[in-house]
Amino acid sequence: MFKNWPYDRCMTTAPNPGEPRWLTAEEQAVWRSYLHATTLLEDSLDRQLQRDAGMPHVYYGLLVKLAEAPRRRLRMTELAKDAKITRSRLSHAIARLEKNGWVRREDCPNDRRGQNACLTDRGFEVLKKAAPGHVTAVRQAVFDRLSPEQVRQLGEITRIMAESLQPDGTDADLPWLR
Amino acid sequence: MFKNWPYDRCMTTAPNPGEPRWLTAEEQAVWRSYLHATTLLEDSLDRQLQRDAGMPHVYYGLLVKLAEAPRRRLRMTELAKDAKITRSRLSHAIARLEKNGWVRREDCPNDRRGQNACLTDRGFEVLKKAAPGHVTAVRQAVFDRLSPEQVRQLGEITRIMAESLQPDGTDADLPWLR
DNA sequence: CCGAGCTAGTTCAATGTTCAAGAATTGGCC
DNA sequence: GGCCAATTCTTGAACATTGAACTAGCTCGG
Repeated sequence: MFKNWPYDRCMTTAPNPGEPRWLTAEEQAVWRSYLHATTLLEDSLDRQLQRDAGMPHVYYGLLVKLAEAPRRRLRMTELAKDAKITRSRLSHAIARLEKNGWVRREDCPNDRRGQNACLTDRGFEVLKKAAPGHVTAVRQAVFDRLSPEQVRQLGEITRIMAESLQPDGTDADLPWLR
Repeated sequence: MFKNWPYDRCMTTAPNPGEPRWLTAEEQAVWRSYLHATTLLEDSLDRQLQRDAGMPHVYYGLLVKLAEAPRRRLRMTELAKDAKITRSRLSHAIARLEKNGWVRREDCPNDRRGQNACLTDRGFEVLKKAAPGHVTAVRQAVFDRLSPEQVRQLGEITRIMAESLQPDGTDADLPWLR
């Protein structure tokens, strides 16, 4: 019989050949809680940044990466890898940010295929203006609610999860390189 | 001085008036790890489900909610609340799922404004076929890698995060009701 | 029973994302 | 050098999401 389909079923029987191991009741509850939290948080940050900075969270993340890079510029592929997005998505995103005047493309000196995305002064200003609100939002939703021990746990758990999805640091044939 | 702009800066000085409390080095590392993990996981599940079931993760989630509901149907607003998405997004999603023949709309008997989304038999079959692969993917990325203690911790942490973003169970003027 | 305000759901236009295809360049290998 | 495969980035079309405006129906106080 199904209990709480489709995550757990047939809990009392040994897994048939071809049947996956369904989630236990606790795993299921945790998974839903995880989905719940990540969805709400991402939506909330997107809305906050759209309102205060005129861009979605991912785009903000791109500006952050650029701001931290030496000379505030990065090769497209490098940036895509850092941000864990496809190069296609990055192309579109940079096009938009360029139209806003927050990023500038320039040719890569040594590789004529390459492009550098450079954060402009205006882009930096926008980022500087948006950062306090963003950090506050992150704090309020996460770090101010968790104990130091829980913060440590969250770091360890997400480290493990990320590792399983992107084995060590290898860039080898990962989807975002397509 | 900036250390690792823009998440932490001025760590050694007391917060100026108007300055937010920046993230500590550890909080920052945890936050990046969190973003990293959640991005990779969501992308991975989206790709897995797109490949195996022809729909993104969110749409799959909608089918799951419907499958679990009494008589496999839910009011649109109810479904939107459950799935934590806006009604607009849901309208589009159901339109697409309806075109696929996986969901059917029907008028609500007692409220003529209302619509029920009903999972069709075909939709149920698609779900049944996709579920094993999905559960396996979730297991491989999360539950098979974490200790029972970590699973418990993750549940508690995400519960707290979700709570802060959607205070108790109230449906009061939340963004997805717009 | 009537009107103001609320609720349910949809639609439109603008924006963002994906996937597959394509153009330009590079690098290894003979 | 010259060829083939791989790398870099872009493009365009299809699809998904957002936010605001809109229609229709409900509700409740007077």
